[in-house]
Amino acid sequence: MGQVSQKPSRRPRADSVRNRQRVLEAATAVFSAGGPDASLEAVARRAGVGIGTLYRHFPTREALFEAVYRHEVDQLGELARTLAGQGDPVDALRAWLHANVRLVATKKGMLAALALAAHGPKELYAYSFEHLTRAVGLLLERAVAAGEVRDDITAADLLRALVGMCYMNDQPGWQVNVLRLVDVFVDGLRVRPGGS
Amino acid sequence: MGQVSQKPSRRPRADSVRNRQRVLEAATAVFSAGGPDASLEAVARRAGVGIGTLYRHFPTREALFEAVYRHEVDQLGELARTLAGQGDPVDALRAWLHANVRLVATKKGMLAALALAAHGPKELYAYSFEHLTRAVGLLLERAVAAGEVRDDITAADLLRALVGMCYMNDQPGWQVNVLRLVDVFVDGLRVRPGGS
DNA sequence: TTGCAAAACGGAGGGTGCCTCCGTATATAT
DNA sequence: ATATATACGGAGGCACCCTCCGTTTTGCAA
Repeated sequence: MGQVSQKPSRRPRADSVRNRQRVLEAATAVFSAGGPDASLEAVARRAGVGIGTLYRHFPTREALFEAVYRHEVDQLGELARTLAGQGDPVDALRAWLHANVRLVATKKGMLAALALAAHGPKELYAYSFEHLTRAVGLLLERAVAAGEVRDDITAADLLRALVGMCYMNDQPGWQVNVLRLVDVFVDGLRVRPGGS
Repeated sequence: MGQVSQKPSRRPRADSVRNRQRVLEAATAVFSAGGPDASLEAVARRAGVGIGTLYRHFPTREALFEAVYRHEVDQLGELARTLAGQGDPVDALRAWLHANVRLVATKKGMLAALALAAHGPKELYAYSFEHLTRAVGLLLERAVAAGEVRDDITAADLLRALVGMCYMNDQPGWQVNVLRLVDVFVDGLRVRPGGS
């Protein structure tokens, strides 16, 4: 992960760079609108490139997805790091989960990507899933360490529960519902004096 | 919903009945193995009928799904009715949710069907979703009436949360994890003396 | 500049699945 | 036995997936 590209080989071709960018933008638009099953040929058309070009840059549908959503994922990671440094642990955890729900509202495609991540044996979603797991992990561990939250739930479990709850909601106004469900869940997470 | 078919028209043809049955069995097998995206032509092949025959009996993929899983859904409905008559309300609710997880373990296809139910604007999954919602509703309302559970979560929300949590788990041993998550959720559902 | 090889382009093509349509076959009723 | 309602099956048109390869463009060296 250190040195990347100082080999005195050739400079990457300008058209290649440009086309890659175009495809990426087109994919963002098309996936946002049509979900993860959208036609790759539609993406190519919209980008104004041949289907072959699309496939050369992104050999699989998954590769394209990952490229599109990597940015969002990074953002969530940063948010977690910020939140981990301040305020009540449980509040911070809840805040991150809420932010996640909100982000899903605008970028529904990522959801699908994550759903697939949990499903298929494809390793390609590893990046997103790992990063997000690490992100919640940060917050979760702090809350556990503070003795405010039970310790038998893993970060991955928590993330899956979150995504699952989002995934199943499509009705108008679903955000409110999901946020409520998240609150219920966080309540359930709390260690409580008299609990079983 | 009363009289169904006493019109003195013709008796249904024997081959038609037989083929319908065959397609249904084939579909059960194929969907179980290959998920909800399995090829309908594969179903037809396995059933030993033409693709046209399949489509005549089940005009859409969804119709076929519904037929396949109606039975499972009915079973869960009955279980809810049984549980509603006995024991602690919260325990009953938890028991039903657990049973659901267990059933999902054997019939993963239903999961996918329900996931689609929440997603697409297709009304065809209404049956499953409505029935199950009614089923949890039974238990949830009883628990709310007993003052043991908060009253701002709907049966549909609860069901979606449940299915979502299942949906996102595919790893070996996922059942244990999901059951734990369900427990956390039910804990969170509880009305508690000092909570916010 | 010019020339040339590496790199990228694009789309034809072979495969598969979806669903419709309609000529043919068959079961039921008279 | 015949008529006719009913069901059958698969060909056909369309869309998508992905690969392969002849053509075009580009960067670099002379």
